[in-house]
Amino acid sequence: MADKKIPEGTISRLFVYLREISKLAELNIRTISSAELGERTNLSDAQVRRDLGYFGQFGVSGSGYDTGELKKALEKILGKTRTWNVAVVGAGHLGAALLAYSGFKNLGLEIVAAFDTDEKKIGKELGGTKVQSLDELPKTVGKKKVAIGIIAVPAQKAQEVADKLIGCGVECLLNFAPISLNVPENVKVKDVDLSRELETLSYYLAN
Amino acid sequence: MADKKIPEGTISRLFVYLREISKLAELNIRTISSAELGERTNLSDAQVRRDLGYFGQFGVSGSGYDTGELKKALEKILGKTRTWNVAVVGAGHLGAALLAYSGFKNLGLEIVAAFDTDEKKIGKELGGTKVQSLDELPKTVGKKKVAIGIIAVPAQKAQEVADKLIGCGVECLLNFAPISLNVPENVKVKDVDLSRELETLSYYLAN
DNA sequence: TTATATTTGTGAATTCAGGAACAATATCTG
DNA sequence: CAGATATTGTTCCTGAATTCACAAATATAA
Repeated sequence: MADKKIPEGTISRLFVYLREISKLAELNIRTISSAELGERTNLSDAQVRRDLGYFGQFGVSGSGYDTGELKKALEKILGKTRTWNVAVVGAGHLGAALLAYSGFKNLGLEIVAAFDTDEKKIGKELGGTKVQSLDELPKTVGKKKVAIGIIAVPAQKAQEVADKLIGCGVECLLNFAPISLNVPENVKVKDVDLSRELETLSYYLAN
Repeated sequence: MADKKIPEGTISRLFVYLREISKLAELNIRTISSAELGERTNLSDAQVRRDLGYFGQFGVSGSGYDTGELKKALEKILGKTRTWNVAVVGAGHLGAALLAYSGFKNLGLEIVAAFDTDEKKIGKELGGTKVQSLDELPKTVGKKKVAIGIIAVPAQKAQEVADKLIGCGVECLLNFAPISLNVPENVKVKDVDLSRELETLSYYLAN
């Protein structure tokens, strides 16, 4: 309730709860206990209650959580009541895969722009979005009200791209480049380092 | 030394150290202190020493770490002394992007097989690997000695694919499906839930 | 209504990761 | 060689995240 600091993991898990709850609501299951929600998401009942507890009291002793109500509450908390515009920078294999991915709508996101520096890619349409020159980024990002930038460029270009996006007022970045970006305090970066995830597996094989 | 539990973050950082150390060794820089290695990797000196400390004593008081020796030691710890075979299951946009990615070799990984259920994809060659029917998975995984399975199929198929891979003796999985897989103790799963990463950003936008 | 069974929300205990600090050890300097 | 300097490995400490555990609240059964 009161603004205690909320763990990052909690936020992430709330989306998992929301997904599960949505399924249940569709099946017309009206209530669920923290224990069962935990079971279905591979988390402990205590974890479920603690996570929800950061945001208020949603349950009823003795019977659990009303799926409809909890769904609405989570959607509000998580910013799912509206759509956010996304720009993808870098139209290589990964960028192209993202542009082709049709699931963004369901996440409350819409890809409204794509950029690359490769002449061969500029002008092409990928997954319904026309790839523009990186030079056009400032104009387009402003015009299209981009809220989230996805960085899918090589490591050595990533910081430059980040600076550019931030310069245009973008405050949320998903970074696929394997470097740690330098950004001001108000900017939120999520790193996804696929190489490192893969490498890490070889450790477990070796041990 | 003794088998205390090693944080996941430590493993991940060891790869960062290894990369840096490799650069240094190439430049014929023979020794480095934890302080400088930390500086170069944006980590604290204490963190560097702590991380290495889980695996033994590699340094020399007064002078630091021998780059050649540390490189060898890390390669051994991290399973980088050999190549591991990888199978990609699911040849959709993401699977295709992975198959096209040329950086696996540098990670000590080699894609040796790809599977899908879509007739239109089976038989096609993507990034130099021929897509096979999922039915052929058991035979191929055994024959090609697959050590790592990458799951890039829709959520509702992911558990089934995981079971299949595990049934063939695969003990390391990289899971891109947005569900939590149920696996036996001996199997290591790394989850990369891109939807969740993106969704999480929308939380920060909303709050 | 009364007794029993559920289930929440949360304070207390526990576990865990990371950082500070320092004794022990090695190197360097003159 | 002796004193000054550098640097490790590790113990202790701090703060954060998770789990435990239980009083309070509600539901169910008789």
